[in-house]
Amino acid sequence: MDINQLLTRGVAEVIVESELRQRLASGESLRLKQGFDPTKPDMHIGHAVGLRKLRKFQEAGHQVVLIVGDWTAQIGDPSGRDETRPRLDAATVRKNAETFMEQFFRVVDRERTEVRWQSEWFGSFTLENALDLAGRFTLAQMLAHETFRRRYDEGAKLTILELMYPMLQGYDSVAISSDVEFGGTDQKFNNLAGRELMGQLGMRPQHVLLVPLIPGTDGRKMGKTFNNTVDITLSPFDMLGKIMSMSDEVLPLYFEVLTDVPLEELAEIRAGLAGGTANPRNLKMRLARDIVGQFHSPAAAAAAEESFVRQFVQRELPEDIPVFTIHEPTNILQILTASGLAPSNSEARRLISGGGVRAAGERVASFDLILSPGADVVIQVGRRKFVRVG
RNA sequence: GGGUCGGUUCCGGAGCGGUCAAACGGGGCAGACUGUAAAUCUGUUGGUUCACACCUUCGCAGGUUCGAAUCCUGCCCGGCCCA
Repeated sequence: MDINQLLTRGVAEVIVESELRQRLASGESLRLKQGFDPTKPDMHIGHAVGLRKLRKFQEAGHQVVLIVGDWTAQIGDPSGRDETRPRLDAATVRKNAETFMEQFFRVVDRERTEVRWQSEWFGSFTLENALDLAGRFTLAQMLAHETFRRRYDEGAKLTILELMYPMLQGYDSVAISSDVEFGGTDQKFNNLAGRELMGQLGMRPQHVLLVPLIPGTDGRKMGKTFNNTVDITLSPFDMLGKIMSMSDEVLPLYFEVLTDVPLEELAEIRAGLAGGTANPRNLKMRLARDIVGQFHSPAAAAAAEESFVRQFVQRELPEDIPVFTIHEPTNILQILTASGLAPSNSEARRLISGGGVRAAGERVASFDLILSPGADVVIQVGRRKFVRVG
């Protein structure tokens, strides 16, 4: 792959670009640092943007060094956070790390990855080491971090521990002799701390490659609170559906950073959408197929599309409806809660009152509906939750 | 250590002795419209209940009161000012 595309497509910023460009051109094999904190192990396609970039670099002959932040996880990355995170215990950290890596290697080549745990170096860190590290950064430097600055100015809680976070992450770069650190744009400060530290210790400062944080499927900031992520562990069908339900406005960007569609074609897509000559729905399906194909397989993507069309376009019942067996005549409310279609009887009532429940295709109007064993009736909640009662 | 302000339901944020399961906004869920898009509109958003009602919830623990998210005491946590 050409260096230009490596450094520009789906890339927000490179520090220092001219230097990194030169090193890449030299044919040297670089050590690419990617760290993660085993706090929230669930990855979504926003993370995939960076992982895909790592993959491309691997294909160009470079080595990924994945750092498991088992120490920084206990602090919690303050970047973009308004409050201190709770600290985690070791067992949770380990479990999260495993979950994370399983997902990480769905995109990144395991063969060209070296996995390192922070405890390798921080496990034997002494107070003397810690003090030395702390002495290399000033408060003013820390307050240059927007997150710290804002919290400080607003009078929110901000512990010294949190100030340690960028220092520890920076030290990781020293420990593994990083050449390029990868991260989202929100990681800039932390990554620069690595540069700073390496420079102070007489090492060649690492370069930094920042990938953009993409908006969620609804165009707002991607995050769990908005329920607008597409988790990479989703089944082909759910993943396809999630992508199909996204806002048109994010389509071009998603194509750019999550697919290998050639740049010329990308330009056509943009033009088509802007000019109204392209059907967004069809493009979205193409995008969905592409992405599902990456995380699962093209065959799985095709099958998912088929199911999708059947269920949502032709409005037929899905093929695989879970069966809920009852042994005696049972009230609809009990069925809804016991089968998991509703979290409580109260919620089940609300759903029925709001017209959100169907039995055998008919809207359920009463709380008193009783179904008998062997009735073989499909109960539907909303558009996508089904259960076959028998 | 002293002074002072504050800790409310998923989030933000009202409430300041009963009419509070708690305004309003956001988010979620469901419905209409659709391309499972956006925008818009409607309903709903602790639990048990047909319902009256009851139970749990407003940092924690006690107390005052017929009655407390609201008052008092102690404690925990945070901000600010002083040291």
